[in-house]
Amino acid sequence: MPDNLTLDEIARRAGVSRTTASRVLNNGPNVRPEVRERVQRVIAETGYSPHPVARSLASQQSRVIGLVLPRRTEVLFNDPYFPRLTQGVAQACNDYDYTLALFLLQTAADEEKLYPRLSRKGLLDGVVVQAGQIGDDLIMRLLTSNLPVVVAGRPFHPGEVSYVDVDNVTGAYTGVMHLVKLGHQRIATIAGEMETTAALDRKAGYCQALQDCNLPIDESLIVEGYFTEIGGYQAMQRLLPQKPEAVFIASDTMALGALRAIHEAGLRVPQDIAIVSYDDLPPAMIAQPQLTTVHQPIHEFGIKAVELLLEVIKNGPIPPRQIMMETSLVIRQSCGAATREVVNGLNGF
Amino acid sequence: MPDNLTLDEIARRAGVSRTTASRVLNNGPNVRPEVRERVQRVIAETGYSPHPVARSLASQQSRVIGLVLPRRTEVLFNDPYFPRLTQGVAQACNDYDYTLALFLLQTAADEEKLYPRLSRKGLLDGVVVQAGQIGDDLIMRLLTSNLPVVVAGRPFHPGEVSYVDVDNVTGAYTGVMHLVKLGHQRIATIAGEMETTAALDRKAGYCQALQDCNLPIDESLIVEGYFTEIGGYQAMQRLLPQKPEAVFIASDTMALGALRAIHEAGLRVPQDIAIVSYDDLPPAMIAQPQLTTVHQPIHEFGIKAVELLLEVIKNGPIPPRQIMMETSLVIRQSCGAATREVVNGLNGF
DNA sequence: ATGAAAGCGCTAACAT
DNA sequence: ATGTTAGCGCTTTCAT
Repeated sequence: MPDNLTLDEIARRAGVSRTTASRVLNNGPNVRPEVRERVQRVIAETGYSPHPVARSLASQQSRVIGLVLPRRTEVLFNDPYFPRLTQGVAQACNDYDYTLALFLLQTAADEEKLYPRLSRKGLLDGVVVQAGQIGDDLIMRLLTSNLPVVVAGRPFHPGEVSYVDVDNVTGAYTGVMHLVKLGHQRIATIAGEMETTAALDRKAGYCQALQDCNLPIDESLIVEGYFTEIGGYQAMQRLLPQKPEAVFIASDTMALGALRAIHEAGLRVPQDIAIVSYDDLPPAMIAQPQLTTVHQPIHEFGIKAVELLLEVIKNGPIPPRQIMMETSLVIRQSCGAATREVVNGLNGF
Repeated sequence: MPDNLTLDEIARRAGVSRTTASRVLNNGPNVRPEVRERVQRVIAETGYSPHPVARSLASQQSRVIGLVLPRRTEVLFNDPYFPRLTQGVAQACNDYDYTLALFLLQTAADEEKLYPRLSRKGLLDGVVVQAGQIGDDLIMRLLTSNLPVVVAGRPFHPGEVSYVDVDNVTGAYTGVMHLVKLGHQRIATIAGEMETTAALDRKAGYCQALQDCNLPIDESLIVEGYFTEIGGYQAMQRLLPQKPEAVFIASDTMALGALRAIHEAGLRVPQDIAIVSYDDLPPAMIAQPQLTTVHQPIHEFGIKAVELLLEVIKNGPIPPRQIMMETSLVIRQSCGAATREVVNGLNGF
């Protein structure tokens, strides 16, 4: 498929005008079947494929969308969450014939440098932005740039923006309720970074569950930490002196660290401390014992984000839409429940 | 920065021709300093930024490069290797003012669908392709498309292609020699998938080390497996009956699984079995005990791949260049060496 | 040093 | 149903 082939050349070889060739190329109407077929044959024979940039310039749309992962994720790229999200987004891009441009904003300098490229209409038809930390104004800036934007996760300033989120409150609520039902009273939580809405919402779900069960909310049982293995390890070390019976941990990766701290202290899971975590990513299966965890549909989440973005691109940003995705509890060993549910979907890793 | 601003408009406001405005924009020569400054002021005041697509069409280069991760990586996205590589590539793209397009070829169908977009000159100035499996002809196809290509990892059919690789043979050799020096004789290996050059090379390094030490190569001590936790787990289960004193494992993630199998068998690391693995990614620090492992400079590897690609874009594919990157042994607990080296660089995770 | 003019390869409004 | 004609917004000869 030689690159020097142009639509003009195709038209010439098929004995039609470039317009007609273009119509055939784009499955447009008003072409006699026999002519259409003739042009299609030439296209097939030559292996012609239209120049995407020329097409973009003329049609004013690039069929490229961006995925923006704010700099907080430099740390978090060690969390399988982001690869999984990226996979979902990439798959949706394939399915809808878009190309995915990836922007990792690892430093403030990166952000400044990349911002014009992000906001400038032309290269990108729209962007999916991972919800950032509380201080981040990236999303707000992007919104004023009149480029179609969808946020993955609940943004801090919801304003007039469309976003997809997982119902973190209910997810956490369900996880904690599970621990209550197993008879635990002194339930602690290792929350994530309070600069993220995900951590805030999961903490809220934890508190709500305790309240609904008439259990006291004990601030000394609530520990924050980074969403990393080390973060979970350190948080659990701080928590151990409080002698919790059970802990709800805001991510699988943190749970890995927490387990390490518990084992080092000579305690066992679930006999001495029961654990429920969040994500249901590969670490949940690798952990010893395997983790009872709140499953998030991260892959589908990425797909939905793209689908919502395509809608915004098509129909404009008004009215903003919010899509909420559901979680489900996956019961394994770390909670100590007798039930041992068979779990599918994590075989390949 | 309104998008409807064009270079014509900038030129008009600055009282010059579009050509001159373009010269200023691109830091071209032959502009009077005072004129240059005037145009620059208008650009700054208006927040003008050139339309990237129009620019691409006229200049015949998009300043977009692709990163292609073949479908094998669907499984491997659970290995921190790929996020790390992606990060390196993304950073280099930022540094050199390129935009990164990510192509995840998760199925054969994806590959077919995306291939035209990959090979067609126009959208992409070039691609970095992760070396695939032995059957993959993707790289060969891409090479015939006359799009600049660089392979990350040694490809199976080296042919006339430029690639960056880590010296896997020497890396593995060093790791195994370390075990020999610690006094071990009966050293096994958990190799990766023999469909990849990385696994082949590491196995070769293992064999070479044994030979150089006059140790026998015992086929029953060589076990293959997928580059995953489960793969390592299963491989170690098969290996345990052979009673190895030490094991060289081809990736940290596999080592995690191997540790699990060893612990389940009631054995201890390093007392009963010493381990050296490969990668030096976060799992090496999370593991209990922490892993002695062969460090690969994956991030730099991604950067080098981009730099090499930019060279190919600039100077053409001839002559093909091969860049080899060095590894280093990081000594921690799993090998049982008394030495306990302080390790930096993995703090953030 | 500056500008006029010719593309880059395509889409799309407007004839016919 | 088909073709003619303008663009899309920029870079780049080629004059001047």
